[in-house]
Amino acid sequence: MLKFFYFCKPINSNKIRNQMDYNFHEIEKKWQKYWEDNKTFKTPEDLTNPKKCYALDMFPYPSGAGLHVGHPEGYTATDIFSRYKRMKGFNVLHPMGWDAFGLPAEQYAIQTGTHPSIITNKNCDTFRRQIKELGLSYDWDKEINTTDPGYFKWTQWIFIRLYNTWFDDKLQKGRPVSELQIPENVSALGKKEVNNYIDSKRLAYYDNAQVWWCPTCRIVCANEEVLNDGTHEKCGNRVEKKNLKQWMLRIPLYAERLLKGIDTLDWPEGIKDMQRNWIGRSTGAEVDFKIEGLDKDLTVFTTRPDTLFGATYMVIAPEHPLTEAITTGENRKIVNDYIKASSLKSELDRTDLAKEKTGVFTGRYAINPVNKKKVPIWVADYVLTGYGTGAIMAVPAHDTRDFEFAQKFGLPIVCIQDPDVTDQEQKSRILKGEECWTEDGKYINSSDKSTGIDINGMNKEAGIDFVTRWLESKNLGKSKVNYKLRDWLFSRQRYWGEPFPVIHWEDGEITLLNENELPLELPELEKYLPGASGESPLSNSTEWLNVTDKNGRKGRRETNTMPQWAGSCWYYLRFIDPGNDKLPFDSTKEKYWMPVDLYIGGAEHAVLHLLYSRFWHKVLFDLGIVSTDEPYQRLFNQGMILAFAYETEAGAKVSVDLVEERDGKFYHKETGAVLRQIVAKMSKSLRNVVNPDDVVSKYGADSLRLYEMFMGPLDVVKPWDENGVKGVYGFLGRAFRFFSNPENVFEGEEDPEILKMLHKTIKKVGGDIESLNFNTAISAMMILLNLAYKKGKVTLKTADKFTQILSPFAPHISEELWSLLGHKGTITYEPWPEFNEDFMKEDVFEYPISFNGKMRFKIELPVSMAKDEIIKVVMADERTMKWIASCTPSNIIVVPNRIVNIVFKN
RNA sequence: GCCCGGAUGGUGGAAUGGUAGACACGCAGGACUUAAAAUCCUGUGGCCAUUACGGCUGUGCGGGUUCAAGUCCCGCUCCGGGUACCA
Repeated sequence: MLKFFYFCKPINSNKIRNQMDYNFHEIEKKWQKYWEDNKTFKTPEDLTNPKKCYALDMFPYPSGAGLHVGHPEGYTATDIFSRYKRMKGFNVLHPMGWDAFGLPAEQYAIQTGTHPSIITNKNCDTFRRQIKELGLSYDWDKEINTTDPGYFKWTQWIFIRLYNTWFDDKLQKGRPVSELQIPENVSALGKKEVNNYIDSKRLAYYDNAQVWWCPTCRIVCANEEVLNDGTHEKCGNRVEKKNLKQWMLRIPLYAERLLKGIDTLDWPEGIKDMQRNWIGRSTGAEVDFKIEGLDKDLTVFTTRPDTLFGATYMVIAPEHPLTEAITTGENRKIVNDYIKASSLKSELDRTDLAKEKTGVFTGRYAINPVNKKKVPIWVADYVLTGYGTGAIMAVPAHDTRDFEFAQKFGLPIVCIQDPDVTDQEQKSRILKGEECWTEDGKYINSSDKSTGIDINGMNKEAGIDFVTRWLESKNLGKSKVNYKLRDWLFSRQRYWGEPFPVIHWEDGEITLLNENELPLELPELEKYLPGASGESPLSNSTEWLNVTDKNGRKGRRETNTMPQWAGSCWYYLRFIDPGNDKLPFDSTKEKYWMPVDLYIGGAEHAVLHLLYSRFWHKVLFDLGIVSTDEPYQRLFNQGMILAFAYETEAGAKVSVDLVEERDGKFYHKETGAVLRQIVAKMSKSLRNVVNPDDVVSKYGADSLRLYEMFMGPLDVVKPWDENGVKGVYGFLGRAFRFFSNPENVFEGEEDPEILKMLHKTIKKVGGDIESLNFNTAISAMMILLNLAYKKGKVTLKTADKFTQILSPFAPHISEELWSLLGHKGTITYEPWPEFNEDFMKEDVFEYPISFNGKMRFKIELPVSMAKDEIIKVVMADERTMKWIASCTPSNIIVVPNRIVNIVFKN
């Protein structure tokens, strides 16, 4: 600690100015106050400037732990971008807010009995203070908080719109339910059936659903919130299946739109792929199989209708609606036992199911439509109820899962494709049905006289097309597209979330509140603990809960609340006009600012938040509420920041501050034990958390910002290393000492070498900011500063420009230098310096001369020198003689201003 | 299993197919200092030489294309992320 004592010197020490140290404490405090007092970063009101930039961070959940060093990474990136755009003359919208509903605050409320809003607000205050100390150029007048009734009023308002919207499949567009045509056969059945029909079309619906239930959190989870080991992503505990009435959103109706929209976005390809995979579009056909002895068809979905001739059995999911009808008398017991066992199993451990396939025969047969052959129908839980039709035709020769199942139960495996494979042994195994083949090949055994179909000799693509059209023409099936994406479970049994503006009446009717009744606020409670059986704590609040309409009809409010995703689904829109109490936002402002030009956050939101948010946005777009089809034009994911952690040989974790390094080895300061260094996520248990507050007090916010950007490319995972902070801190100190010293800055003609480097640097830094390559931008500025040190002095103009290009990265020190260089006010709106290619031109180029591709020496030559002239000079050089000795060059490659390569044979 | 990333000095990382290792850390040496810290300067991939402005080698592994490959192609290994009976 003593080491840094000198930082505490007052800024007005009696040292003369050219010996002034870089006192970041004073400088940062001074300029943060200046910005706040002058509202420097206020969003421009003038919407006539055609250049606008909406730079957005994924707003944080304000946890009790405060900011960690991962937060400022993305925030600094968007901040540099925003500051740069301001200097380029853009109107910039750069806001920050709080995604403040969430379980931890509620958990705390349960333990302490205090209202969650109290701890939430306290946490927001901490986050705000910490963020302000980083010098981020947010317009704090735009701050929002999802738990503010003035905010969630509009979340409820959007929910009402989701409820009142249906999806017109023909137009591929959401429309108000008032425009929904009721089919005559439905309207004939009366009002109740009409309402049921409308409800079946709404984007939001209330229904009994088999849902994942986390007994620890006492909350249901969306499919996406359950990890593949069957645990809840929030708490890590095992979830169970439960049947509960819940609110659901019909996001799959927008699957095609969500999929197509991806192509128009400037997002990382990896994230786009993840969204595509999540939506999971697959094309194929639905095929109807007659069931022997039953007047019903068994419809299956398949992506390979071409393999119908290889279908040797059928499988239905245990929960399939026809299971009971299909099962014959003598098989009833064994099938029922199986269904029971598999339902129990799924509750215990789904993942174990993946290891060994199980199933039982129903006793009944279906008829294969292409050849009229009888195929047995089995029940097996490797077929899922929720996907396709919940039934499949099994083609073991050409599907690995079916192959496994058929092998286990001795079902026939008929190869119908001569595989495109060169290995003759493998080919023979496949043809004999001893190995599964899922790639392309020419059909065999694929014709039938009774039905007249014949695809023998065709390949996969032609076969799929042919069979699908044949099925359609015979009315036996149709082409079909399926999506993995499921309805979104949209309610949680919790207190600390947006209340649904919904009343359930005693007669079964559901009504939504009128807009003038919004916001529906949360009641004060004494107990925040939810019921063990799945009811929300809100059901304890009788006064709030029970309502009566003007006719005396009794009703209960919805006691579930919305999931945390709700608030973040549209917050970027509220930032545009956060104070509006008449509308969620003004549409003129929305048209101006949308879409978001740059959106930065963690890749952990690649699927959930970004998909949900895009879904809501598309609905709002269809309803004419927003002007763009997509919300986030350009997305970027910052990589996680890891940290070194230390453990003893036994594996015990040792706090970072108890470790000392000697000769590249690590020792425990107290025990002297040798320690292992590992790189891992920052976590309390590893005792390797780096607190940004500590970094700020030790090196300053500018150093923290600069280091986070200098560590490496923004999108990669990288380990925190305090020595790296020292490095950029040194750079800022050097810059400060150099430019604040009047002896180094003069008025007059600039040295040509500096001028050239300055203009190169301006170009490089500007380009790197646009492409978010901040690490190389910083190194370019370091090179320029090193050159300035070498030359000893620069012109005032150069000093100004250096300060300007540094300012988006390290704003405090830049403001201070700007005023020390004699300027008034803030540097924020100074125009970004122009670069002049003329100054960057080189007269000479140092040609690397290589022989057979190996660089041997260099010759400095004029850039304008012609190729044959260059060859002459190079061939005349005595070093060339040495390298080619007595050989004759067979070729001489000259790439102007790049390289000379002399090719010869030994 | 499938889909995406990645692998470069002691470390973080640079390199439109054209001088591999920019910049920074660390380390070594020097200057300043009574001394240390801070600061400034110099050197620094490895190996062999040290008489040289010297040679050899080098971007996970094995092939290939090219005058020229860290970069492009084919085949692997390892690491990270996502996803998983999705028919």
